[in-house]
Amino acid sequence: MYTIGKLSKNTGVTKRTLDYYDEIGLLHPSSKTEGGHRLYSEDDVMQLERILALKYMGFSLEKIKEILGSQALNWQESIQQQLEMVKREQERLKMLEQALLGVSYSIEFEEEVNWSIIYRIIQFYHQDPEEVFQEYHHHLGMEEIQKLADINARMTEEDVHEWMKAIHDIKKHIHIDPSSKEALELAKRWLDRAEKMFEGDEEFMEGLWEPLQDLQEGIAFYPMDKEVVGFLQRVSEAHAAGK
Amino acid sequence: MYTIGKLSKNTGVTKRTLDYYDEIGLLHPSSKTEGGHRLYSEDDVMQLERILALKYMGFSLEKIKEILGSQALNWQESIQQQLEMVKREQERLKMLEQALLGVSYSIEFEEEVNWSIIYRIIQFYHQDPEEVFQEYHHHLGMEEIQKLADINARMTEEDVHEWMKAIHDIKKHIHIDPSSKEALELAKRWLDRAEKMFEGDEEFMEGLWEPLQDLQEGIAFYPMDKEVVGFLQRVSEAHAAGK
DNA sequence: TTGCTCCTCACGTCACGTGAGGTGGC
DNA sequence: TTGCTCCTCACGTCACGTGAGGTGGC
Repeated sequence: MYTIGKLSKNTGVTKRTLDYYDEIGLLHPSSKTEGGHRLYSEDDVMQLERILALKYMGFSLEKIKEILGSQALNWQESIQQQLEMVKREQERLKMLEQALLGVSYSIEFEEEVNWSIIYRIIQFYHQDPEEVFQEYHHHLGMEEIQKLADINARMTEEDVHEWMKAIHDIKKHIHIDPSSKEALELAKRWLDRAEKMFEGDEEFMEGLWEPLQDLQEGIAFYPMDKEVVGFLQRVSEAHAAGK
Repeated sequence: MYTIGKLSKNTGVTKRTLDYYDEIGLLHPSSKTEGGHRLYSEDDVMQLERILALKYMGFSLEKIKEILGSQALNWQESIQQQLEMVKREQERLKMLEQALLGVSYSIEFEEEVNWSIIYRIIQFYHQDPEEVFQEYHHHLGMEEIQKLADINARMTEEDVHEWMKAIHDIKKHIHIDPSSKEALELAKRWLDRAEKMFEGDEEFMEGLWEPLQDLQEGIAFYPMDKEVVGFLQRVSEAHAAGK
């Protein structure tokens, strides 16, 4: 038999928490002293451990009461629901991380907070994760979209950084002569990035180039918009013609 | 100028929320009618958008007030902190997901909830993510531990499932004759799994075999414990001797 | 004048934290 | 008897949701 203080020390749960669990009927101590002090049995300790386990798994106290109350009833279902939730939350966090990285780099490059970027990133990511790539659906099949999503998910922090730097630099020099050496340099840096990202899968890259030109509003991290696409196009043409 | 109702409709934020933001001083409307009705200007709308952006990024209203109040002061720092949080939360969720999968499969194989598995999984994962692999530190270098962590992170749902099934089946037949055909079958299934997981990197696998034998309490998902290791050992010896 | 919108209380939510003031137990 | 532990209120937290009862604005 444990008093509330001993149980608290053993398990690391605060006394107020045990008090609260008693109050809401989640864990009543199996006996009390004459003076009204709570006494917890070994079984109570086990029950507490189960509660803590379920809590760690993200269930609410209400749900825990339900699960532990109904003997092994709908365990699988509860777990599957919980798994779904965890997965959705992971996707959300992944997007949030990239949004935050985007903001961080925009501050780094421009030395001030670029709100319009933030809005666009958030608008972009506020949709369902799956919808995000559906914009390409006119041009790409399911498999390609999946591939694109996979590549996107595998981008590291450095990758995003490099991308944004390349695009930012293009925007900064958007009006320079497309046939100049500097313009070629900028376009090459962009192309290097793209090739690294797609691991040299040229066919896939070319398949993406066309939908990119149709895009009205820019995509993903840093505003890869019509301006940038237009610049790359001009450089490519100037270079091809000048040869 | 927008009334609270119009602003609410335009932005999707409830009236009560705008009321609350006014109350806590996060967003005061820039003017009011004589009767006391709130009137929001275009600037107010922009401020609201900023607030929503930061909220989406996971900042508390208190923090948002601070960030928007102090002109561009510690933006980078706030974002970096938030990024750290997001990353830690992602790691936690990844572990939680694997714990839930473990529980799900344990129910599937044994048709009842195996609490001892749950405790062990949770204990195991309740440590710092980095600590989790430190147990191997007596036998492995930093690089190998990193590699192990990477492999672990890349395991799909099916992989975990197959692993657990293989180990579960061994446990079910733990006492059969190690020299029997059935025992060899079971051990082979385990080995197949391991080879797939390590992509045939035999050297690395052998390096792991030794620390595995020293383990007191079993690792990761499903209890890969001394019993199972012992079984595999006996089968391997019986097979080598019987040749 | 009639609806609709807006106002300000004010209580409820969730899982406790943090006391206060009083008593049990060795 | 003296400390320490335990008890039960009871308010606070965070970001609103959900009314209630009353008034402004076209």
